[in-house]
Amino acid sequence: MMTAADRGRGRVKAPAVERRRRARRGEGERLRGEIVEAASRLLAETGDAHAVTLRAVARTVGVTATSIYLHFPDRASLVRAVRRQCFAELVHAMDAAADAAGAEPRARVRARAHAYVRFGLEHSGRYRALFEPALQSSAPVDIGQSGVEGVVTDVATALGAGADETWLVLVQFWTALHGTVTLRAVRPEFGWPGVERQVDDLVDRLTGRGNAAT
Amino acid sequence: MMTAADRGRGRVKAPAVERRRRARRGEGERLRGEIVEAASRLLAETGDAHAVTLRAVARTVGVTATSIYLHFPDRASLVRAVRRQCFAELVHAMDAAADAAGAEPRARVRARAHAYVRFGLEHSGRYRALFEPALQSSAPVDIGQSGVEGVVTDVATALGAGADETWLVLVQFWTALHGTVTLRAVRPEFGWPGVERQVDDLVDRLTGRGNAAT
DNA sequence: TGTACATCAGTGAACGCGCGTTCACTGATGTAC
DNA sequence: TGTACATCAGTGAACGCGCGTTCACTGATGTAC
Repeated sequence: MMTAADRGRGRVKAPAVERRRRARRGEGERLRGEIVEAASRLLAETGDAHAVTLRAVARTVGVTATSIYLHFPDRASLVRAVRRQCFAELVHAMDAAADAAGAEPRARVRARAHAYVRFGLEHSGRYRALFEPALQSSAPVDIGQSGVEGVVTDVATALGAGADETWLVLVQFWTALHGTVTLRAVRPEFGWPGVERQVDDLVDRLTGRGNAAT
Repeated sequence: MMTAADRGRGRVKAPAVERRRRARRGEGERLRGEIVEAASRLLAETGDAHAVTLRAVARTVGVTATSIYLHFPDRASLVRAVRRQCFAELVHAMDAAADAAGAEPRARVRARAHAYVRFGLEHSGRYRALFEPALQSSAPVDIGQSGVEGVVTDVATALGAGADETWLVLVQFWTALHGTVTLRAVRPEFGWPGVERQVDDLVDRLTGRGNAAT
């Protein structure tokens, strides 16, 4: 049953879930994982960070809202945990793709780019959680530090350029890929070219068509 | 006074505003404009689409929440009106910049790109409203049709290429500029290069450094 | 020139909702003796 | 082998909040006569 508020704010009633079975003694930590996973799923399904409310998460897990306080001091901490996990998944997807692509640096960069966009489009709710301004309050997940190292190396090698230009190209990559993911998610009806083609074209234009460090 | 809910959802109490003077007879339409403007300002100040509630808008205008129903059938309609206005402003900013840049097509494209990013960064709340997924429900504002014509012409002329490549490059532009605006807004602490430099570099790489249709 | 009245431009109280958070509690499960 | 008991893993009711929306109303202002 939709209420007026539901219609107005786009809330969705979480599906009723049978009550979760209490964890065995000593396995209390299991609930923590289930909470994070449920929050992540809510994010994926609704695509809306505001949908991750303690009560919605609790409903999804099949537990009382108060139980969440057994593992997180407040809502912000839960959200932070979810974002940390999403970020780790994204970085992992990129690194795995690069490794699967072999040693040739442009191929690695290309693989990373495709992996980034694929992750973003396939898990658009989770991706959004990473860059949703409404979730940025208190301790942003630092994509700046840990996740970027591998990419920097690959781009630097592929370009064979100085640190300055490498950084510029890397920023161009990131912004373009981020734009690709977010715009396509929000304007699916626009006449987009194929993603693969767009990303390949981007890699060509940004790394220079033939100047790979061969 | 912050309540628990305030802390949790990031709500901000709108500043108390003295009661608005009732419009003269026949000037009832003026309230409509004030409502849209207040909503737009709320968006700009909070950067959060969820902050545009009927009650917050009413508080900002200095009027009762019910008064909004004199001009909009529901919240969704108000939000749509705001987005329409934001979009018009963005398109206007780009067109004006292009015209100020003269007739040379690459210069026009460059001017458009800078204008897009400048608008997005200066009015980040308003810009977000255009592409906020939470606001996409029911009748998206069509950036696809009206706003794109001028850009298409300029890019086509600058490239001197076929429709297919023109479209591809245009998409690359849009996604990259959108990414620039949104990522910088959300990660201001990242080590970004200067915006001007990044946009110029982008234009160079996407239009080809020297193959302007001279 | 005066006045009744329709209309315009709103107000104010109330509804039921979901929310984050607090508080006192409960019942199963291991463990010490 | 049996049992008291501490602890773990939660529950359930309540709080005050802001929200969208509905409803009946009010008071100033023009206009017809």
